[in-house]
Amino acid sequence: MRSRKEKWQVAVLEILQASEKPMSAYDVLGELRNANPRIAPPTIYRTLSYLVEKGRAHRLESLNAYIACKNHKHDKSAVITICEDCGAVDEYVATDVLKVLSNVIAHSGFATLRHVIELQGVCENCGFEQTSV
Amino acid sequence: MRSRKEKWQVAVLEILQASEKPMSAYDVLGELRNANPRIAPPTIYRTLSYLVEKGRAHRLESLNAYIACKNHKHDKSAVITICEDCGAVDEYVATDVLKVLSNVIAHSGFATLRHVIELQGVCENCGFEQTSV
DNA sequence: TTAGATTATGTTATATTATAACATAATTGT
DNA sequence: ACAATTATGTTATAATATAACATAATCTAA
Repeated sequence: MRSRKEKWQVAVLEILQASEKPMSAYDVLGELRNANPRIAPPTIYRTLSYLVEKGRAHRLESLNAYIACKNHKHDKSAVITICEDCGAVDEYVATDVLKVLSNVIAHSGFATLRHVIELQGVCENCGFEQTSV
Repeated sequence: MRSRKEKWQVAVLEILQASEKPMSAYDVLGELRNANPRIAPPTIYRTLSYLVEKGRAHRLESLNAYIACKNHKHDKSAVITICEDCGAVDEYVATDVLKVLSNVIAHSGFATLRHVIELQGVCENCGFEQTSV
């Protein structure tokens, strides 16, 4: 049992990859309905869950939105930056820093399995614009 | 213009403080309705926003829920740990680590203003239970 | 001290995000 | 081919959040 499931995954991933900005589940649903008008929310939520679990997409918890993973290693634990000005989102891998963070916490007996790290601020482009005014 | 606004803030904060577990906005609403049956969602969302902005409460983005800030300094940028087993939530201040993280990102031109850092895993208690089985 | 500006609150309605529950269909393994 | 399993479709609804605007409290300055 793979072809049907994968069909949706490919379609959703292509939609996310084509988007400059994070998309809500219902944004993706809207796109999919162009080709397939009868598709319903559970399908899209299931598909997004699979993609996130495989590291092919990220869920931005602070936006309730999704992006395609742009990192070749499809690391589930990316650091996400979100520009509050233009909405641009980028991914970073800061494994060392995160390992240190996780170790600091581990002193208190907590074992980290996953993490959500989303930095909100101003991206390079928008920062330049601000200083030039 | 303060007393009405602060009345809700105190009431909500007390409810959050009395709770062992994170509460959704509607959980808080339910509690408030015991004393004030006519209160509506916007009031509670506004109050929670104020509290979060003042650092007196944290919004857990990955749970869509809220907790009272337990840290005396009411630092807005706490590191939150969430036990997937029992739901217990704790706050940590890991300023140094976060500063390093922010600096790593800053090389790419991004200026961090706020961050969401939520670690999901297994807390000390639940970890002990697991190994003792 | 009161008229006008401002800010907070109340209220109604609705938008947005997400999942439960169960029927149907495809796939797999034997 | 049949039963077991897993995925998908479908309907309905739950859970989370905000828009829009009316009302009321507070503040400010004449």
